[in-house]
Amino acid sequence: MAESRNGSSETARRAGVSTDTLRHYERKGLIPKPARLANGYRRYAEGTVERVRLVRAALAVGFSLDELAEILRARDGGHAPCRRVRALAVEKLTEVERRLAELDQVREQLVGLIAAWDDRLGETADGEQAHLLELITRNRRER
Amino acid sequence: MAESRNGSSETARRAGVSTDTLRHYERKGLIPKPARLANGYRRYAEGTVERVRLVRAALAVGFSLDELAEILRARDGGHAPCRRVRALAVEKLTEVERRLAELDQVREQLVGLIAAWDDRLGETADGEQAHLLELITRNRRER
DNA sequence: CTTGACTCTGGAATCGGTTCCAGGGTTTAG
DNA sequence: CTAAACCCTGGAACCGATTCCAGAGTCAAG
Repeated sequence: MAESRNGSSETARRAGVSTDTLRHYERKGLIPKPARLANGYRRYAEGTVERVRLVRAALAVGFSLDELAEILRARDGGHAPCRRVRALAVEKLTEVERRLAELDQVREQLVGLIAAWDDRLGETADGEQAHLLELITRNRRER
Repeated sequence: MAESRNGSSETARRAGVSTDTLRHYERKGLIPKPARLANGYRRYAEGTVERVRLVRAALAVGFSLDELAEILRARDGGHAPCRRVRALAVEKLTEVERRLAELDQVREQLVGLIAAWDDRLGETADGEQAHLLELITRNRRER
């Protein structure tokens, strides 16, 4: 157990992912191929945990595994894909803002809808059909 | 062409979906099974276009096809699933608000990141590695 | 020697809504 | 007769990140 410092379980645990995910990132070329012990077990390089965290953080802001693979490969090859990274980030930002606006529309719609439904439910006898769903399309046309 | 009023193409066009989607909704039980002409072609009932629009609108606010199928089947069977619909809508709203907050975090992160990157890019010689991506994790820890 | 906890492999499954596919009819116009 | 434009079927592919799987090896503790 003392030797498992950089084994699969330990590395996964420290990076906050599953061993499957670790293997997946390896297959995709996102983390350097780990060295192998005599028995074939992986022994991850020191920086791997940090690298995985980097990937997770980048994923969280919208980068895809493929994009990251490209960037990280370039960098590990000595290149400086910084400007490309920046361009991608701007893309992500635009996309995030678009979805933010979209989602806010949805929120407003839901809030209005629920209020309208409550009005109508008050006036509807138990077991009767209030046809709440129809209000969705009506609400829709208005905006 | 005069007889195609309620055919697949025409209905799809009026509802703003593809004929494939129409068939898909039929398979899922979201729209009533259309009548068939002598040659086996579908002839959709009058309310189908409106029904499809209802489904699209509900999808847009976060309902799933399966949920809608359940609701619509219940309703077509004479039941009044309104309270269930309302409960689901509240669920959707909660979820939307959660993702809205999340996405806003992401937006702020990206904005700050891009600004930080621009600072750093100014100081970095061409072709050199500015290691922009690392800033993601750093930014992350701060919040 | 056995049990239990690790590890290995590569390919497949998952989520959901939509689209695509092949192989085959039908209808209308020219 | 033929081309073009419809329509039919059910099952598979797609997107992307993650997880799951079976079958097999490794290893330390009891």
